Amino acid sequence: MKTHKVSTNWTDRVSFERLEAETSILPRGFFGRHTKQVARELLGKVLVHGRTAGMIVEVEAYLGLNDQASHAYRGPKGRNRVMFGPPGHAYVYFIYGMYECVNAVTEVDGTAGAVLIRALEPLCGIELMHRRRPKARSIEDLASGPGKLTIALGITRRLNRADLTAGEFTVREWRGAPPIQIDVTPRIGIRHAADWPLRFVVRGNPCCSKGPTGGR
DNA sequence: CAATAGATCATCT
DNA sequence: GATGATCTATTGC
Repeated sequence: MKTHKVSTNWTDRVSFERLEAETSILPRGFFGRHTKQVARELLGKVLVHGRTAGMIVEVEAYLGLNDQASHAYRGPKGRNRVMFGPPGHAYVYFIYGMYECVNAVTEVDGTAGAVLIRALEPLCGIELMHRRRPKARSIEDLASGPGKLTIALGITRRLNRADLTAGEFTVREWRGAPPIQIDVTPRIGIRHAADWPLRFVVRGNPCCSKGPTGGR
């Protein structure tokens, strides 16, 4: 008997066990550098939460007091304080009454900076991601945007300020990973400093976000 | 394909 | 009271 429906293959690209065995957690020193440099180098790394994980394929750099698009622009107060704190922690904020976005805090303690993780290529825990985002029609759609990936990985404000260098919420790198081809563009969805080239994507990766009008 | 509206709330004016 | 580091469904070509 033939089925009428073509179904996507939601199986993992790699087992969680192999991912753990073949990657190392990024140390705090990785994050405690200039935000732009950290952003570029986060491409190709792996964001892990619990038993779900994906390769980072799209990021944006948000600077400190000189970047009008950054939450840190008006100085340390309220939710943005974590951006001025020690590097290697998560900054998770709630936006548009519905979504959460996750950043990695950069720069040395006392200086503001963060990298917004905008898209992942799912690697493991894919069935769980699909259960969390049942509307996704393909693996490429599961985590192809800042609001999508937090849902897929189960990241909420509960993880704001979490230490990304230990525990079950980490950023990892493949040992001996090959270099990545990077495209640079303006950041998406902002009004101020809208032409600054601070968005970085893995060239040609199908999991990157589509942007407001479907293009890039 | 492109454009637009609606959802829904923390934060700021 | 308005805006926002978004996503989805719907409408229109």
